[in-house]
Amino acid sequence: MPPTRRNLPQLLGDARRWFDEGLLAAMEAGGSAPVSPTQAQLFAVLDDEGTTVSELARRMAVTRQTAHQAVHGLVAAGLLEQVPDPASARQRLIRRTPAGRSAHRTAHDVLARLEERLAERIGKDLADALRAALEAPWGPPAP
Amino acid sequence: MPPTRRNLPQLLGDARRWFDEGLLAAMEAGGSAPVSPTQAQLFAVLDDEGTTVSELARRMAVTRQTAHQAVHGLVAAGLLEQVPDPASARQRLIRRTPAGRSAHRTAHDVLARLEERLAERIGKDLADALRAALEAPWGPPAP
DNA sequence: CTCGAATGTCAGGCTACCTGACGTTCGTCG
DNA sequence: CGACGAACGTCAGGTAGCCTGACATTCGAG
Repeated sequence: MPPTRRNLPQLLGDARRWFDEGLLAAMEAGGSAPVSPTQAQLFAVLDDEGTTVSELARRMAVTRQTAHQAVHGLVAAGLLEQVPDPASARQRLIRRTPAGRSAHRTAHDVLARLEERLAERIGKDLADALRAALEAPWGPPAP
Repeated sequence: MPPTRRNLPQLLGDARRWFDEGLLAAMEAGGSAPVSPTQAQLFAVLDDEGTTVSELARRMAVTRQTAHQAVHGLVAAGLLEQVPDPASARQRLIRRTPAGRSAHRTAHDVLARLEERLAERIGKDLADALRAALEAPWGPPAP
């Protein structure tokens, strides 16, 4: 009798943590600067020409403050830089430094490898289904 | 051209948050004490006869401290109580109060409804696949 | 030229984890 | 029986990720 099916939110959290740890460990093992999934995501939504914090926030679907914070960490790590936007004094463009580009690629690769390992473990079909399910729009939780 | 596929950890986090918010909102709307998914999970692994903090930690696969913390919140909310274990003075049993039982049921139902709504939205097959994928053992992230 | 809107930022808060460090209580073993 | 290690509960403090609130600066449109 399986009386206590683990609840979905918990399972999701566990899965997230699995990726988190894997990414951090692999980056660290590879000598790269530690980058969190959130930061990797930030990299991923970054334009090559540079993007403002507000725009990043929109693309990541978080608040400006949250994006700002993520950017801050990467800037401190020397992976991003903020340059004044020539077009407007009230905004600054966020850009990758050379080290940032390298870290970005590494993080991206590691994430891809983790996803692969997942596919090996649970089967490609299931892994694909997982992604598909997660990519579906969630909508408001309480209609 | 979809240049920037969102990374899995991010998607997992979003999904988790969707449930989080749904649960909290529904509980609050229903007048119940606010219960987080973690706390709901705690309820779920709780024996009717009472369980020690350490045992809860094992079942939830977190540290004693984390479990302690979750218990603490629920105790403060009046949903759990700690009673001295007659069998041993160094441990205390954690038990649901009447209010705790009620909150537990409510939380459980809400979670089930959310999962249903998810199934409606993305299709039952996908929802089942999601659960299956998440329930598979994850193993160490960095082998 | 004034005002509302957008931008970036600081401050503070919350949840869910974690490690470290105690003091207490037992079980066991010499 | 008495000492010792192991388990338990707890306090303290730390991290990541997200949030709201508040503010000063800068634009753009009226």
